[in-house]
Amino acid sequence: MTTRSPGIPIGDTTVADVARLAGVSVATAARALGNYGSVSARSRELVSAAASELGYRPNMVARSMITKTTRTVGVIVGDIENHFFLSALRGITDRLDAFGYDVLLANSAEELDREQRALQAMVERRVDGLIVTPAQVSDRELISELIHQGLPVVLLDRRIRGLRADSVGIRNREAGRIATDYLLHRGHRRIALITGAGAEHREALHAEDPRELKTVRASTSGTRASGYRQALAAAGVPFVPDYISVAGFRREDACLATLELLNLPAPPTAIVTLDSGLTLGALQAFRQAGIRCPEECSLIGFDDAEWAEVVSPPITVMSQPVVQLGERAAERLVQRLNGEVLDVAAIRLSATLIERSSVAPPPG
Amino acid sequence: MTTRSPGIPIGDTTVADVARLAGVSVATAARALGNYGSVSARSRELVSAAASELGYRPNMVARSMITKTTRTVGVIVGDIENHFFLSALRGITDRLDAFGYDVLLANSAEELDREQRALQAMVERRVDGLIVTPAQVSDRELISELIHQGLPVVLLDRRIRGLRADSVGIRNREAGRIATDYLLHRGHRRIALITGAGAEHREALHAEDPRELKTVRASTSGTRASGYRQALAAAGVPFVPDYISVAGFRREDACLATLELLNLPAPPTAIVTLDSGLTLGALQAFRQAGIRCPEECSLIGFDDAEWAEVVSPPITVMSQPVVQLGERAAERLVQRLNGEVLDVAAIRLSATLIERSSVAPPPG
DNA sequence: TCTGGGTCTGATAACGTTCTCAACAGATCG
DNA sequence: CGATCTGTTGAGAACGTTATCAGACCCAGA
Repeated sequence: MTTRSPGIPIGDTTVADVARLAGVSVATAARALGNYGSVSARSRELVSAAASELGYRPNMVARSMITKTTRTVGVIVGDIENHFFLSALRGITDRLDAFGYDVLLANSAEELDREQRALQAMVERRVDGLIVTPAQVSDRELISELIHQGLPVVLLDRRIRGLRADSVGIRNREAGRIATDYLLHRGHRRIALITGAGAEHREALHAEDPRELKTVRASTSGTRASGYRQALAAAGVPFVPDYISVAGFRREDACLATLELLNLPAPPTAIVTLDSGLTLGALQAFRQAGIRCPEECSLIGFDDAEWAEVVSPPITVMSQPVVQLGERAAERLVQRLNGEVLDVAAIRLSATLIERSSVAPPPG
Repeated sequence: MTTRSPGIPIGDTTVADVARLAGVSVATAARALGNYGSVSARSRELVSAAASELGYRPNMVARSMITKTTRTVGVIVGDIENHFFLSALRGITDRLDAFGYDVLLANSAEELDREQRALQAMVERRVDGLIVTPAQVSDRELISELIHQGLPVVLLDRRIRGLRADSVGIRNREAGRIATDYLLHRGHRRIALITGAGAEHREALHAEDPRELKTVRASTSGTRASGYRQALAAAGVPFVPDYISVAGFRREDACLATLELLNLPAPPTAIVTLDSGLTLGALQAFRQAGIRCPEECSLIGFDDAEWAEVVSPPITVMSQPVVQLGERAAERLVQRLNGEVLDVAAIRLSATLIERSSVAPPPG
């Protein structure tokens, strides 16, 4: 109809401007726009006409100021380039979006000080809640304090020892056990495990006493290793520390680790890799060493990566329901955001074994 | 020393509280905390002592209210599960973090209405700037209006026809040409191209007149296809519409498309796939059809995925500097955020060919 | 002593919303 | 007819920060 009033800067029209044009009070305009309180049909019409005329856009900052809620959730991931977090993020954003929340994203890059900075920033921005994948060495103090202050926090994938917070992840021990059992049932006795844990955990992972595994923090690796040992024990197969390879996180690390394993006097006839990057490393090592998989050495990976069924051989994997993990984390957080009083829970989903062609009976 | 004063709710102490405890005015406390204006050493000490005693945390919402700046950048990605965006996101967050900006993330899932909703949300949250990967069908109107209002916007990977905004991406035409030339030089004449564009672009991509390609919106595919045709033309090889396969985005689509290509009366001796998911599909098709690569059919992919050198054969790819792309986008945005006046620019990085083993001379 | 120019300070006004409260009209009820 | 209720309205406070401005103080130079 008319062009926009030149006096008012587009994109920064306020409720007051709208009210003035509509010929009602600020309070009424706000009620009509914000859809609360009670407003007559006539006022509502007047206001919405004025609003669209002026191109009014509500200012969430001001709204947050008074409602003390930002409808924003902070998400801190450990390693943004890890496909696991990516899929989880997909689940998280989809669910949160559905509930009207936006996501403030930070990448801790597994570094303590970046995690701390991110945490601080989120608090200063007054996020309504937090989904955190704690870094390997995480700041229990700070997170714990936030929870204590009543900030809803959900831990994803990893947990922090001694921290009473909701957590969402898979049944790692079960998963470790299933993978190992699968290999045992096919006759394997010399089964190696390649983990992504840092070197500082080597001792605990190699210890004779499985209880040592509990000391491995952020312990998806430790817990999976514990399942592996349970399976071994149940089958009466002795534990060989040399078969647990603490590789580091990168593919190259796993490649080297695999080559070392293959050079052992009694090399393993099967290998379990604890994440998809490591699986790729093992595959690379097989190629380099000229080892045929599965004929000479079987392989089970974790995470059903997009390439898993396309490589040769197609890889048998423990598939984690990663998107669902993210969704569940988001849902749990929203429940708390809605003020539901809930006990602290550890939500656990099962990983499932997907049979492909990287496992065969041991040679000979 | 002392425990925290019980009267003041932890985590919501304000400048006023700090000022009271420090025995100075709100203004002085704010100056000391916010590090602006001039404050005596003594006041500064008093204030910071009081602040840490009370566990004061600045409230960015209130600060934004008055400074009219949120130090937040909105990032809208087209498909959060695409590895391309993931790596880009890594570059973006790292750079923005270094400049003190946080990232508000939204996933448009290539859907127009989700993109619009995300855009609206970002505006309402008063982000300082925007990095957008426009969806296939994007809302030029809205973005254009925002830019017009002075909101800094940088387009990533894709562009929007007719929109005057900074954009960052690779030299797609050059990349398409290089990949095709590489195959031509090895003697291939029947070279197929598998794109991820939607079916609605089939006509333009198949048209005899290469200028039709311009109509393919959000046109990384179109531009790469145009480079492909340039190379063909320069080598005097006739263009065969059947060799351009408009697959769809998923791996299965590419797999089917590849099988169709292989069933052509004169099947291609080499295939170029325009993203990594499609490459995986082609590989899958080779396996299903029992075609040996590269002996019977060569393959060049786009994007140096983590698995590219591990599959067999290791894939020759056009590698995009994806993290850098994200970094450049972030840097460009920060320049504008700092108020630098700049012409609209199209920042283009080169993709580089990584030779591996998926290309051989054509059979026979 | 007076003046000028710094440094430092505190009261108070923004910022754009939502919330609180009192007031008013009209309808309903006794 | 008065009392009570319901729906609607507007004035003004509130949120927690930064910006503005005027004043207090101190010291050097005239």
